[in-house]
Amino acid sequence: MGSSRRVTLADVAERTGLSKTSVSLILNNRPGSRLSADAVLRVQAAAAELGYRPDPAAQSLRLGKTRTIGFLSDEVTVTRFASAMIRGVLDTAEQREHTVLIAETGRDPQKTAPALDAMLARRADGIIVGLMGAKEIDVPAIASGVRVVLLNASSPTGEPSILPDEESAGRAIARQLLDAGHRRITLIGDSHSAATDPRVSVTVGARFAGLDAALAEVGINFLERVPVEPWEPVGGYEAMQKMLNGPEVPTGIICSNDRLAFGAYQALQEAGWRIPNDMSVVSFDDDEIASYLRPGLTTAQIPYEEMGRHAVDLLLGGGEGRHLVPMPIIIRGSVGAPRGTEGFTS
Amino acid sequence: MGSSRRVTLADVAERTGLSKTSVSLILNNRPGSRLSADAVLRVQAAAAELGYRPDPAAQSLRLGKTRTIGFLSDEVTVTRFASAMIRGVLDTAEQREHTVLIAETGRDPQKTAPALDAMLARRADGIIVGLMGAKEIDVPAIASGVRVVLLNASSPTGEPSILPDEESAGRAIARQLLDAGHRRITLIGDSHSAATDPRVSVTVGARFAGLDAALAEVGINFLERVPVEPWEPVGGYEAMQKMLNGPEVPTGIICSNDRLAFGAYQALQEAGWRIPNDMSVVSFDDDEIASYLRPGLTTAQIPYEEMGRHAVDLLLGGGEGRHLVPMPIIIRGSVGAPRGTEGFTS
DNA sequence: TAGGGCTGCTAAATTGATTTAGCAAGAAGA
DNA sequence: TCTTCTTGCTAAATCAATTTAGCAGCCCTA
Repeated sequence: MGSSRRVTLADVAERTGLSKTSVSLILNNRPGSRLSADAVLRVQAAAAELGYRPDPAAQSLRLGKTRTIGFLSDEVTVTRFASAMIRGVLDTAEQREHTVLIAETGRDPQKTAPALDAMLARRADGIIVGLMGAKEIDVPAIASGVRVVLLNASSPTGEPSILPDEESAGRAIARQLLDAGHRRITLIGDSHSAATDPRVSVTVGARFAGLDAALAEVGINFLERVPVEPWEPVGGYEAMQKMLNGPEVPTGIICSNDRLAFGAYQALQEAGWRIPNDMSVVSFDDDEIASYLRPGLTTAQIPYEEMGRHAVDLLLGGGEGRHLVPMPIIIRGSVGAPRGTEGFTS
Repeated sequence: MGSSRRVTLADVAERTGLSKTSVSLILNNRPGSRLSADAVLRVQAAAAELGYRPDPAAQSLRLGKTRTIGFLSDEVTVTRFASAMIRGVLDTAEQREHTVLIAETGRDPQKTAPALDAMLARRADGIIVGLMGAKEIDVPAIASGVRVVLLNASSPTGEPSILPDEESAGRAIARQLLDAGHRRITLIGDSHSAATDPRVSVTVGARFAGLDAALAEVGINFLERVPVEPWEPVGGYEAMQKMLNGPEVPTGIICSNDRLAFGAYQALQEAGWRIPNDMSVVSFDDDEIASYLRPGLTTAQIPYEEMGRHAVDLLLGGGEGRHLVPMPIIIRGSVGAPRGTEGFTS
């Protein structure tokens, strides 16, 4: 008993009276190697009995493949946000019998190169670069020789990438309000830089474009577009508060993310407004808090887990270009008919 | 140009005109190997110039060490909760030049054994088993031969473990209210099973014991202990609502976690109570939402990142027994003087 | 001037799996 | 009867590192 030495191919060979070659051939069932049915059975039995598992180090050395993929992120691991991205990556990698090395650069882009370097030193077969917020980034040139896939990111050098389909989501979210009869709609969380500079965001532009397109289809524009920076609860709170005291009070608002919506809820509740009776709210992200709010927040989910899965498939399976992953609309209780039109039907 | 072959020890040897042996000796600067100063310099220069990096697969094979640690968790990766735990693990592992393999079992304890097995198959040098909520678990016997450290968990078999110091935190949190003058205090989120059954929680008992001890020091007991199951916002909301309409309304409440406190906030705000003027609230966890609430929630932080760091140090550095990590008290704006005693000083 | 010790370096074994090249024995064909 | 296939199997090379054992040369000494 106790922990004896690892079981090696040689042990299985000895136990069966065959050579290492034969055992290897059988366990990997190479076509063309004509071993007797009897030998096959004996080897399989012995391997199972001894609990033989090939040493991955030895395999890597011989085959030049590590069956390892590197996942490099800015701060995905840390945030409540996108740990789902990791889950997707991990899960799919496991299905494809790969191991995932995880490293983080934090907010500092300077750390990207050394982190990539470390993964290269570990001989990763491929690398996924994932970001918390979809941005355009530069992939350091050291990464030549390995395949790189961008997750929630894009690059001027055109590496294959996975992004959420924000334009469709924008349309769908706007339609939540429009279909309920709203025509006086305000956007909380406008951002010129995010909408136009891919270095700030590659997706927000599409998100806004989708919203605008849906409004245009029914011939309206936003009542107002309130810029907020950054998209945190306190900003949503202040924007909402000001709006309620302003001249143009909408019947529905679209928040650029759930944290802004969270702040807007606080301001509405303090002012005694009821959601969705007095005001409808929709949003983007499907952050954890969206389900805690009362009433629950209707929002367009960023499908982090799905995106993570796709990234692994793209990395290992091959393929180029941008891949858009659909964003599900999570319908909760924050949308109602506009005030004063209780009997409205679309 | 392009990706030429990997640089190996043999390349460095050839470039310097020395043998692989000498190069290896120099790069690992073995004591006792008396290579000339000139040779040392040449080798170092050549290695740097060629960008030589030892192949980890070859090293693992030869040395029998993979410099890899496995991190197996129930659902840490996924939750907003404890991804900080991973960050701590990752960061410390990197400092110690180790790679981390991450795997998840989900809620299903049946998956633990196969997941451990997969890590063993990859020849991890050691394994950390981390849980989202601190519980007692069984470590499958397969894990013999590798060192296992429990993170936010303990086991009947006495593996070394890292846990938060909940008793001290319980005392400190209670004192937040006591020192502000509160004597009518209610607990939201009592749980008999969590307090007494280590399979449900190993820490909640200590947390409650700390609270009780602090109250006892000033000669009081809880006004009421409201059981809630599970500890989610809706439970806190309902408990608070009922309490406000009940006979025994406290001046301060202690919630067993931040999500309960979140629900309690919602009920208080709906009822028109002001925090901290009309009611003080303290809690445990320091979930992300604790900082979003208005006013910010005073809470005892579970130091996930610190715990992750300690786990790696414990795994790699050796040591036995339970290690308690202090829980910082995060003071925000949810505690004030009890209603009607504005001038009170302790 | 042979023996001992030191200095500077290296050949070869080792780690575990895969793979190439090919051996021996029997069957089939000429 | 000899050649040519097939069948069933294996020896040895290979991957890139580390490490053991030890080889020359030179100096010093008795």
